[in-house]
Amino acid sequence: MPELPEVETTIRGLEKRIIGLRVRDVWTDFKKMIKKPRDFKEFKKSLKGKKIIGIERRGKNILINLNDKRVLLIHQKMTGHLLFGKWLFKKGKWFSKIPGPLKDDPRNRFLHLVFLLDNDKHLALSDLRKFAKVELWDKDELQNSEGFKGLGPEPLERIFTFKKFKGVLAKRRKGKIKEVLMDQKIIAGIGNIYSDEILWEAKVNPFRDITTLKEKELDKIYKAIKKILRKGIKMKGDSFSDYRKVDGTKGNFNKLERVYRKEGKKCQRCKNIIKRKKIGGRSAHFCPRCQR
DNA sequence: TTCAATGTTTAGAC
DNA sequence: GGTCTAAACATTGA
Repeated sequence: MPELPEVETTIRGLEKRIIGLRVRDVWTDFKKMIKKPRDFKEFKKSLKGKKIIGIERRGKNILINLNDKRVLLIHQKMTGHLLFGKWLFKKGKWFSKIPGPLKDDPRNRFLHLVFLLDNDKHLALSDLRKFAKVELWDKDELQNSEGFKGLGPEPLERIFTFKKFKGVLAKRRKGKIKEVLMDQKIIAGIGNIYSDEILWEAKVNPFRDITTLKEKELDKIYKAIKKILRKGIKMKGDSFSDYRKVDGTKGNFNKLERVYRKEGKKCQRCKNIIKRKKIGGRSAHFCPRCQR
């Protein structure tokens, strides 16, 4: 699931490959994915001939800057991921002829949006469940949009200090710490996998209400946020499910996971059995002994 | 065969 | 207005 480290890995991969290129054409078999403008023809017309001048990340959003002050926003949601390569179009479907992950990994075969670039290569969105969303904004309009202004701070930026962390937590009077960490309005970019790993690292139980957390525990959580997210980026994301890097290969964070998907296994710290419990419709994985 | 589970965001209900 | 649930969708595995 593309969370902050996965999205960061994607933009870093794309930076090297698509900056300076122009969009020659756009294809989709799922117009519903394009939310702004609603009309696909208009979307395509606005993009044709535009040059890609930069790529950024804000929370879990990918922002592709164009030379006309517009920005293409892509949110990969659960199973979406951007790929860069070359495909052939036959009988309504895209095929890769080159042996490798783009051809062989089934997770890379759900192409629903393809940009043809002017070096004859493609930027493609593969998305099994078709939840991803794509929007084309004027840059200024996006910066001032409700959705964007409401996003919490970037946890890896220098301005995200311990003081700032406590400040944003105060925006929610109560709530389970795991839910609060995943709230994009509080902090941008943390999802199910990394919230589980952060709380294991900090030795805090995911069900704890934020009002009960001591200063020392908050400090541990704060430090774990930075540490775990940085480690996620270093490992180039988690690919146990659908996420892939832009060349279609897998990230390696899976190998460092301590609790996520580890139900029934032994805690690497205290040897107790890892539990899984629902928090608001999603599973929290944790060690009931050393996470208090 | 059927059906729950998967996990991010948001629309809609209360 | 906060807070909760279910839906968007397709596949996998019990």
